Amino acid sequence: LNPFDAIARPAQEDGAETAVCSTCGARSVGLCRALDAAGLEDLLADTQQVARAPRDILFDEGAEATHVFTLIEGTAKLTRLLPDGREQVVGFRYAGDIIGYAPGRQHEFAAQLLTPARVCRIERRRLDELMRRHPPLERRLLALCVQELATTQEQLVTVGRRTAEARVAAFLLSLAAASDRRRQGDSLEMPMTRADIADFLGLTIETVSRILTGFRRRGLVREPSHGRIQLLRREALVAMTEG
Amino acid sequence: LNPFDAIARPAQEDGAETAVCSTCGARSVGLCRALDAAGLEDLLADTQQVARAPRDILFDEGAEATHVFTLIEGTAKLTRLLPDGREQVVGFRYAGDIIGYAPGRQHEFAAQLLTPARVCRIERRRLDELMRRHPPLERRLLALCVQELATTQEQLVTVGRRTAEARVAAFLLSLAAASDRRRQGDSLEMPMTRADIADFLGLTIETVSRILTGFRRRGLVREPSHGRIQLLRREALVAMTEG
DNA sequence: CGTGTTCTTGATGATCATCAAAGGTGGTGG
DNA sequence: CCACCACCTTTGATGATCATCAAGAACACG
Repeated sequence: LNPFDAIARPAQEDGAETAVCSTCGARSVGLCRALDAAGLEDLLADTQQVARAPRDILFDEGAEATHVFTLIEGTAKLTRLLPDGREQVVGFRYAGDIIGYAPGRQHEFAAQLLTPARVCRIERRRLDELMRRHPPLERRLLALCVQELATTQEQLVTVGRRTAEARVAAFLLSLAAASDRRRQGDSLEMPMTRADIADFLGLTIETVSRILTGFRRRGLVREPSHGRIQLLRREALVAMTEG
Repeated sequence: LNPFDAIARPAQEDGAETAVCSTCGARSVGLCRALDAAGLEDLLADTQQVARAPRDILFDEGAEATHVFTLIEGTAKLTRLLPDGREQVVGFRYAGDIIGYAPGRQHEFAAQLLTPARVCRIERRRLDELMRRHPPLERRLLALCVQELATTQEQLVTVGRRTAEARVAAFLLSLAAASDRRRQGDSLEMPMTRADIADFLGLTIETVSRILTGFRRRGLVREPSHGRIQLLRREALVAMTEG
């Protein structure tokens, strides 16, 4: 047993059977993925599934971190507020991602839905208890956290060292990577507004808009409908992120 | 027992005695902190302490992630390379920090020492085994990871939305916060070069230099010697990060 | 069908990068 | 011990990128 595999494929470890979570369904995601049948039962007892609307706020920055969420369906943005009122989007979350496992008592960022969504909610204290009973769960959370850290560092590179154009290109590619499962036909979901993208990339909405129309004119992308985008020449976008 | 406390003060949990690690000494840091006497013994058996020189590289970006390091003494920088050769510093690490627990088989960033240092090294596969035997260790690593994620997101805000001056101010304050223990007299260690700082903040060395001399002229800081800095008017720096 | 929000496009200007060169500092070896 | 050398830092002049200000167009919603 290679420990790296344990991190990469938590569902396989400790001889756990592949159980199906009644909430997530067959495409078992988020936390459930780490658990065997007994563990799942435990988890489900403490879990509530909730339907939420776009713009709903899961929690505010600074709020008590009482719950942890799994996003079953939909997209959310994580934001931090600046004293002057502007906001920085620190990340987007998609179906299967965990949201709100905070380091302290309070949430370090706010979480807001961008689309209609289904979320699974569990009390933080119960999750911590659960982790004691089911070590694979803890390992799963650690793996997710380490992965997220790498993604955030990547984002730091994008925001810190790249031109506006390269940033937008990198964003589109990350969108494509994250939604490789959720892609329908040849276009992919892009539920965030220009403002969201700008706040994510450290740009203004005008700059984002100009660059996207530039991409359109040059035939790099197409926006078949609101909230959808199609990458027509991925290599060109990749080349742009590389300088 | 409040689960939040378990995260915040891992040394206390599971009734573990406060044991002293023979390597770290009394100011038990990094991983050792999570363990009881038996666990420490286990850990020490797998651990080598090494002395390293400035500019030594702990590992390169993309290298096999075979070892995890605890920085006992000294400072290191974590960097990612861009295709064009420039680098982004994704973080600095100080005494007590863990370095190199990667999500996959390979390191996502490089780690290079800025000062003479002592590091504790453990094989990744042994650490993973150890975590199975000692759940508090895993909990400790998770706590550190979540904390680090929050710090990186904060850095994202700094780089994405602040002016050059505000970025440098924020950097100095973070330096002060991180080294509150290691402060000697009234000045604190700043072992990184202007280039390191610039690469961390998404600026150029010229801009960093200009801003620091500006701070000096205005009496906000003093640089009593190479590699040391003193913050004379912290409130002013705080105000700058907020304006 | 209006109304508010989001998106686009243009004109202008500030911030910060780039290019260039000189002063410091530490380290090395003669 | 001094001199030389590499590297880091500072300072100045110029210019590009992107923010800001402004206004109109497209769109979604009730």
